[in-house]
Amino acid sequence: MAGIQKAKREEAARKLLEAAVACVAEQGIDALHVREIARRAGYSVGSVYKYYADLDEILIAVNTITLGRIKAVVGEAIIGKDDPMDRLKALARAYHSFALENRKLWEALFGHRLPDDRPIPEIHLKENAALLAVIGQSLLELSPKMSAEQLEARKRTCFAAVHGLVLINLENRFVGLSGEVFMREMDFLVERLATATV
Amino acid sequence: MAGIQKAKREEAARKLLEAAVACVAEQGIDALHVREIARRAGYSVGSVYKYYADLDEILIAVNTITLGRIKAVVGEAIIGKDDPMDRLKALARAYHSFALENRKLWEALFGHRLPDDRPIPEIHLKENAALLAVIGQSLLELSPKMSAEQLEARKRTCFAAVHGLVLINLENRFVGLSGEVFMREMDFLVERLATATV
DNA sequence: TCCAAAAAATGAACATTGTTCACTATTTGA
DNA sequence: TCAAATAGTGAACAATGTTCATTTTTTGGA
Repeated sequence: MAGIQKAKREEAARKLLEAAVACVAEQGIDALHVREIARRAGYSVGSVYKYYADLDEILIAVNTITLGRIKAVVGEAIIGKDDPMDRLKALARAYHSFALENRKLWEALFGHRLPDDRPIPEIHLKENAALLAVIGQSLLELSPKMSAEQLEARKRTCFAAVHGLVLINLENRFVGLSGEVFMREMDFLVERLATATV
Repeated sequence: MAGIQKAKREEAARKLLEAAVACVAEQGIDALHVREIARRAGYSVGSVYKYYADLDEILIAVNTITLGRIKAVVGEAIIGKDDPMDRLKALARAYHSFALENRKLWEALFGHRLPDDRPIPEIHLKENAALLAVIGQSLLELSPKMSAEQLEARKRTCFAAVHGLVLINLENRFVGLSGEVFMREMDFLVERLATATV
């Protein structure tokens, strides 16, 4: 009969995390409460703390899932695209689409403020680096002579700029402008940043 | 003897707001508590609510002050600069400097999540538009033939991209790269976005 | 099969915090 | 001088994160 405990542990951790993801996706980061997670998952308040140290840790787990989804979406977006500029534009569009379609989860990912003494989790840094690597690959094809240090900086610049556009767009600060215009601006941004100097 | 009440009202509102600004500047948005504000300003908890409807309203007032400071800093940065490209680079640098030197206040400005049903305050939209106008001015000098609609979109793009760089830089995601390299990237970004198509 | 130790699960209790409100103190204008 | 208006208070309440003593379930060996 051995194995029940292990199964219970895994099921509880999974159910609690799923409940947390649902909370955030539906109502946003500020509506993520321990009692609501416990209720949705069918456990008591105390049980939550047997699996996660605190709410921050739960949110980190939620954000890890979101990062994974972004990675998947972004990976699919560049499949079969030979031209590096096309790939970069597709990356930006996929990133923007994900943010639009998973607004609350995306906001939670970038809006979660950890205490000053708490470092950004290793896994998040790793996923972030993977995304930068995909960008770097295309950039290097476009500018083969670029130094390693330049490339490191440039891929961060490209990511940050696109991220900024998506962020401001989500906050409705592009108000009055159609989605079509926004898309053109994204393409313009990518093209300008990624084109090699002649 | 009439006038004591008015003076008291103004003093209380000012002291409470100053206390709130200090709280945020020192410890960040998550450390902004009604009891702490009241204590610092020398009032009771209840008094806070005679001047501000809730914490959100206090934070909006704090952010209004921050926006004013950004406007001032940015305004000074372009004084005496004739070349529009120089002005845009100076704008970006000033924006970045302010964020670095007023980290917690800057984070509070862009990290404050209002409830979904609460609109962004009018004054913030107005200040934001003023900042965009300054950008638009220089952009138009560089590309006089740009249409009004294009200009509207493009100034948002420029702001958003610079904002993204500053944001990612503040989150230490440019880790390993010197401040010098970052500055060069900012200049590169502005130059690429603002240069007119030949 | 039975049972004591280990693990899982519970929910009451506590501390913190935003918010309200009945009450007291001060100011006003006549 | 005084009643109404305004300013100010702090106890009380509700919501929420977190802890922990207690109960229930599972385990592995006698």
